[in-house]
Amino acid sequence: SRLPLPFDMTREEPIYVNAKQYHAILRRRQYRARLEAEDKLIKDRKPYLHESRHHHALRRARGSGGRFLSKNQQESVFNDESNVKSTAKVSSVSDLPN
Amino acid sequence: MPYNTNAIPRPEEVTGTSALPLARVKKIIAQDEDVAQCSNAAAFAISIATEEFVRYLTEQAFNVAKSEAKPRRTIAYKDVAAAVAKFDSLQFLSDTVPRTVTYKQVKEK
Amino acid sequence: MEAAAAATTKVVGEAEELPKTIVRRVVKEKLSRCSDDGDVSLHKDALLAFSESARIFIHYLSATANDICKESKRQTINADDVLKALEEMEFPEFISPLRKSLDEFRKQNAGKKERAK
DNA sequence: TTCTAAGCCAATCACCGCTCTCTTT
DNA sequence: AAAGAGAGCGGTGATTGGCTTAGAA
Repeated sequence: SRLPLPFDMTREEPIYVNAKQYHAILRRRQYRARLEAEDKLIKDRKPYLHESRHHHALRRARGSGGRFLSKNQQESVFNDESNVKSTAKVSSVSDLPN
Repeated sequence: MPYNTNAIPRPEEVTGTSALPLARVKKIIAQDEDVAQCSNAAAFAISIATEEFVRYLTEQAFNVAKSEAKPRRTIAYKDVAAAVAKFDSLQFLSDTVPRTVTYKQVKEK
Repeated sequence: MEAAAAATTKVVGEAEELPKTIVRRVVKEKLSRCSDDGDVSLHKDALLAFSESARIFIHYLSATANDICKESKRQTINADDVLKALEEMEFPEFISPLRKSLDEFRKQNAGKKERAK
């Protein structure tokens, strides 16, 4: 009943977007949402979006609780652990290709 | 503090946190392959809006049960279905909460 | 007979639903505010309907917000996209309270970031 | 009660928003 | 001339997983 919705730009005439067109778009979106609900649009989801960020996360230093560690915290742990074990935990050079 | 204003029926508090688990909501959003990314604020907004929506749907279902010939104090499936059928803005749920449910559908859950 | 089959992990994805306890809490809280005396009870099937409806609403809202986002040629859904989506979906009454929650959300987040300096 | 999964942490890097150049009208 | 497309760039917050335990079942 309102709203300009620039969608079908193939029209060169004055774009009076009417309620019909407006609701058609809404119906389209509802249809898509419904399909997702029925798990028909949901393909196999990747566990992560970007390979580089996944790799970054695996390489990052973590505390004993599994949380990410900041740079300064890493150094503290290094100093603390240095006489207990030489290359025990929080190393950044340890694994992974690519 | 003379009176207990902290009675169990909590009024409307604006806590800046969601009752729904944010991680789960984000997972559901991410189910849509067309969604590339979603800001934390947007995910939170969707979470709060959903919370609000459940309250709205609850109120409409309650009104159905109340305005019955013999008002019921138990909200049933048919009350939700009736509420969905009543409002245009709830049409997107017409397949999810249909008024008529087959015996088979009820049985297999 | 274990390593070779690792090529394709076809876990079909279990229909991701919301915790029933949480949905029940939100519904019953609202019901006790609607009713002037005693508590209103909730049938099991009704709870299921509320839970599923909430899940569909998340899909509907995020799909609409995503369309609005894509129309602006962006990749990341932001809070404004969600607010505009609610307007288009004809739930304008959610917008104002949502703005308040968002303000509080951002306030708390700003506080967290400074504390982590 | 058992035991699942939400939230926590912060470094990288894809994205946003802006300016500037170059093309089209 | 204005309007639009698009490349370039600095600044930035979304992405990300292991462990704990809140709290769902």
